[in-house]
Amino acid sequence: MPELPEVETVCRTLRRHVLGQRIQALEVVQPKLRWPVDVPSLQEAACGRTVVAVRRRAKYILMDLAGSNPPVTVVAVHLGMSGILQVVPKGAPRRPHDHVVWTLGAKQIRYNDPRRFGSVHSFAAQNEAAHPLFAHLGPEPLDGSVFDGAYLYGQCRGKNRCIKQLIMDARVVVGVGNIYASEALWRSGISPRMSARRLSRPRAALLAQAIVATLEEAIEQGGTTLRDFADANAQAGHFGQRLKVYDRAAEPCEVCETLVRRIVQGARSTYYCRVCQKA
DNA sequence: CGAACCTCCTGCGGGC
DNA sequence: TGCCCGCAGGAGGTTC
Repeated sequence: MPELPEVETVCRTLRRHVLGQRIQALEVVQPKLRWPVDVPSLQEAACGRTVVAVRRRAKYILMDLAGSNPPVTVVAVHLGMSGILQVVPKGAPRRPHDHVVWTLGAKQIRYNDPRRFGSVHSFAAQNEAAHPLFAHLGPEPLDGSVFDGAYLYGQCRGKNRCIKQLIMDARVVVGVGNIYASEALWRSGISPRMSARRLSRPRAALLAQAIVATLEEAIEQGGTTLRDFADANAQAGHFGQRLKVYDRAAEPCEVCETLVRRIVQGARSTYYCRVCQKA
């Protein structure tokens, strides 16, 4: 499942392939995604325009497209659970679950998503901040000017909910998905079941650092082990990264050998070490 | 404010 | 071995 590091890697690969290229055509094979694709809007926002930037906000991949009226439009792609963006030669055989296809010269960008939990939106760049998808989003975890121990501690004040659910709340901080939430909590020695309001200032700082370090390491691994994530021969996966607790129920904790435990919080699996992680 | 549940969908794993 | 059932999961939404 694409989490922030995977999305960042896709972004970087996409940037390499399509920056400066002009979009000639758009084909929507399957408009029924997480939200129905607005085909006319997407058409107008993309066709005849030039890719001037590829960015990431939370887990959205954003392509800035220059043209006239409006001068810049944005295409926002969310990969959901099983989505992938591939850059392939125009003539490459179509695969099952290729839902949206952009043609740029001899290349195509193809949005492929078996489960269709992802989405494709478009809007004028000037409307981005106010767009319903983005208006409520918290800071980027890798934006050190906002997200740090003091910020996280502030967000925890008076919150009577488990710390794991708090760090997965996009209003608090974006891009911390189920996998990295478990990993960062293990790394900082904090129980996922702990109430946010009881987290001390120093431990909030530890957790913030752990979130940043876990994501940065994963991005680095994504860049080295799966550089071609968005290329024709892409393989989705966990980037070969060695996860410490996630999906390792009943396996020994690498620090203390206690068997990793799986619990369910907010209908999602949480993995942790009862000995290393304390409330 | 927060918990619980719903919705979208398909691949895959467990059970038989 | 093969088939079928049920679950997982990002994220916005609703209800209590």
